[in-house]
Order: sequence, then C-alpha cells, then structure tokens
Amino acid sequence: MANPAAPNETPEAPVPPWERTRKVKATARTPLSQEAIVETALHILESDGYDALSMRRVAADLGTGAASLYAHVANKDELLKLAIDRVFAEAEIPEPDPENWVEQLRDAMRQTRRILQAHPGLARSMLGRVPMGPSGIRLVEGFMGLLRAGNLPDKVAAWAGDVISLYVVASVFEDDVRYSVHGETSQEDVEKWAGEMKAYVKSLPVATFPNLVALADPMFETGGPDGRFEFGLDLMLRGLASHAQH
Amino acid sequence: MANPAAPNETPEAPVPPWERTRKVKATARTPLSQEAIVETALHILESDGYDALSMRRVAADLGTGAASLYAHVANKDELLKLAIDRVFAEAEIPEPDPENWVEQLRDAMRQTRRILQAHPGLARSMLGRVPMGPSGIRLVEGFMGLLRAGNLPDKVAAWAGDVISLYVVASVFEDDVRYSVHGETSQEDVEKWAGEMKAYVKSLPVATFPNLVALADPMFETGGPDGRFEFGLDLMLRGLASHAQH
DNA sequence: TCTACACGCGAACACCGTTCGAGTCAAACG
DNA sequence: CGTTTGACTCGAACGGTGTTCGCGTGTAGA
Repeated sequence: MANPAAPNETPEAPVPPWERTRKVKATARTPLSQEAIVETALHILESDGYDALSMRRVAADLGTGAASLYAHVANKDELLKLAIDRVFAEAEIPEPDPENWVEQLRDAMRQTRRILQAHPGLARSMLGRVPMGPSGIRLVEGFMGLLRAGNLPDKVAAWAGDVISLYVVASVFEDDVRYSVHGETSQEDVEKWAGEMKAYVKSLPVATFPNLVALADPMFETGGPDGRFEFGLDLMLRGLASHAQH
Repeated sequence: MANPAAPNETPEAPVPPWERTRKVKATARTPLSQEAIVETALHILESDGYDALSMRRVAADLGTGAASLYAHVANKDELLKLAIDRVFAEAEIPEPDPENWVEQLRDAMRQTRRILQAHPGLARSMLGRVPMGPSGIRLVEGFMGLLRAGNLPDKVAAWAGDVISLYVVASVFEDDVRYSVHGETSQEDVEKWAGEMKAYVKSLPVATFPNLVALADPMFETGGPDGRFEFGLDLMLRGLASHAQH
C-alpha cells in the first residue's frame, strides 16, 4: 500500500514545482486534506444549515479533532472562502450574444442564485467579501462579458455587475435567515405564515395605515419561491437596459 | 443622549455610607429598564460595532450582570429587534406628492440608509426579518404611500417596497462587513484598498480575463462613499418607473 | 413592623474559534 | 539498516458567547 507510483531510482531530475508543494502532503495516507475539509463543510451546510457549521463539527464528521483542521486551513473564514469558490466552479456563463444579453444576464443571475441556494448559509459569508478565488473571478469575468455585450457605458457595466450580484446574494441570504428563524419551513409553511401576516396587516387601523391595508393582499402574495426574486431582478435589469446607448 | 445609567468605568465616587443606608435612593434610580438596555445596546453598536455587542457587554455598561437583562428582554434577538425599531422612530416620510414620487422615494431610501449607517451592525440583524415594530410598520406604511402615489400596479407597489428595502439593508450590511474585516477604514483606506485591487485585476492575463482587465478602471472607481449605493438605487427606481401605468 | 414576592445577579452549562505543545509516524539521511 | 527529523495529529485549555437556574435581598403592601 506504500505508493507504488513513486519513481525510486531517478536521482534529481523530475521535481516539478507543482509536485514540490504536494510532496510533503503525499507522504501521509491523507485522512485529512484541504479538499476533504471543504467538502465536509459544504455537506454540513447543505444538510444542517449555517448555524450547524463549526470547526468542531467539521472535524467530528472527519473523525478527528478541531485542532487538526488548522494545519490545512488558516481559520473558519478561509474555510468559508474556499467553500464559496468551490461551489462557483459549477457556474457556466455562456458566450455573450449582443442580441440577447439581458436574458443571458438574467439566466446567469438565476444560476448564481441556484448555486448559492444549494448550500444555504454560504450567502451569509459572501456579503462584504469580493469573491476573488479562481472560480469567483471567472464568474465575475463572465458577468462582465455579458454586460459589455449590452453596449453600456463602462462605468455602468462595471458597477452593475457588483450591484446586481449584491442583490442576488442578499436575496438568498434573506430567504436562508427566514428559513432558519422560522423553523424547517416548506413552501406550505411559507404560505401559512404569509396568511397570518396578511390577517394582521388587514387588522390594522385603516386611518393610520391606509396604504398597508390597501396593499395587504398583493404584499403577502408569495408568488412562489422565486416570484419576489424575479421581480427584483427584473427591476434592476429594466433599469440597466435604460442605460444602453441608443 | 441623556443616558441615566453610569458606564462601568465608575466615573462617580463610591456610594458614601450615609447614602448607602438610605435605601430609598436605590429604588428611585431605576437602574434597569428595557429602554435603558436598548439605549445601551445602540450606544455600543455606534461606538464599537456589531461584534462588540454582547449581553455581557451591555450588562457591564449598565453596571450589572448579564442575567439581569433577561428580566426585561427575552433574548438577544428581541433586543436587536427593539433596537431596530428604536432607530426607525427617527424616520420621517413626507406626504406623497404624485408629481414627485420617485424623488421622494429616493430620499426615503437615502434616509433609511443613513439611519442604519448611524448604528453599523443593525443591518446585519435586519436581513430576513420583517420590521414589525411600531416604528418599522410606520416606515413601511410611508414607503407604500409613496409607491401608491406613483400610479403603479398594486402588486408592483407592494413588492417594490420589499425589494428596494432589501437592497438598502444589504448595501449597509456589505459596507459594515467590509469595514469590520478590513480594520477601521476611513475613506482614504478604501481608496488605497481599491487601488491594490485594481492593480491585481490589471495584472491578470488578458487572454482569459479580457473584460475584467478592460473594466478594471471603472470597476474600482469608488465614486465616494455613496456612489455605488446611489447607482444601484437608481437602477431599481428606473426599473420601477418603467412600470408606471401610461 | 412584618411578610411576601419580584427581581438582581453569581455561578454554571453548553457551545464557539483558536492556540499550545506533547506525541506519532513515515520519509530522508548517514 | 538505524537514526534523525519534521510535518501532521489532536487532547486540553483559554477566553469568549447566549442563556438558565436558583439563592438571597430589598421594597411594597398589609
């Protein structure tokens, strides 16, 4: 079982730089590696949510102690950064089509949302941090490509990517927190909660809250799990389109 | 800010013996109340940020133990809710003017942003929670009034309030996190950080990141502390205006 | 003056992220 | 084929967190 692939006779020649860094890690039977740690963290996020993710929990799932993780990961923050970049590797941004850039951008944002939703809680650690890992930067490059296909002023294109991404992340964040706070809610629970809220708002004194009472029905129409997100996204894309140079 | 409670630094001399025997004095001072607790929490947020806010710290600043707070406040979450509602009491939404509703809405959102910024960290606990306290609901009523003045479809008005608020809160949240992570940054530090990022992006291989390299300059143009926020807000308001009925 | 009860609050519980340092074990060297 | 070496492991501990328990005290009402 002692790695048979190792060249045992060659004196010094084959020592490529990328092998050099891995050389030490290859020695151990690798019960622990950065990749395994990130994978475990993602699995915990997926199954038990953000609050369940602790260094101790990750270590326990790997059958070790928390201290062992720190040999492969600087701290929890870095672990989260790695996890974020890990999931963004799945993103696929199409070649920009100038005829269709708005819909392409819409789909790209939907895709980003779905990726984040698959691991609720990741959005929580994304806000305020620029995703600068290899996958993150590739994704941003993709966004910028789509935006540049829209014949927008440079500043509009550059800032729009930032601002729309913020909306997407915040949207997932909000949903995740709502789920966490309100228990393991299915779409059915959401409808029920919305019903209660609507009843409360309708019970408000009309004299002091005329507009809330008037809009109670549409306000608590859930519009399905994506309705509100799509509406906000559309709002920004409409605004963006109005910047397109004739 | 007339805070009746003394900070834990004990600026006052120790209680003299003749005062100590007068037990009447002790009752008159009402050392603990929900209002005082919320006030203290806001003061901590304002001066030391979100991470400094703990139940023990609030209690210490009030010269007592953490357990005592739970007689007036259910838990930290409720304390934060109360604090949010407390600051929103300052908000003043004007009478809707159908000629000018977009600018009124813009100002209302700017005002909301300024209020949240005054207590960085509050935004962090707002996401995912509907502000249903007396002040919060008054604010939402104000938003809805402005939106209804815009002659928008009911559903658009109702959802837009939600979605634009989300953007405002997320925007403050993001700034706050960036400040926290990156140290006590002044606007000058922000410019410096942006400069470093720009240099990095410009150093990327043009072949694989053509759009990032092309947009590096506008992307890291900070546009002052409000530039990006105003841009995103404008994006949503433009989109909203496009929904106005003929 | 005496009693009853609400409330202050020290101590404790179960967590958290992170650090320290002794122990281990495979690889490299002589 | 020892011996040394040093990266990796991980129990224990540190200083924090939110929250609960229950004793004791001080104040209000009788």
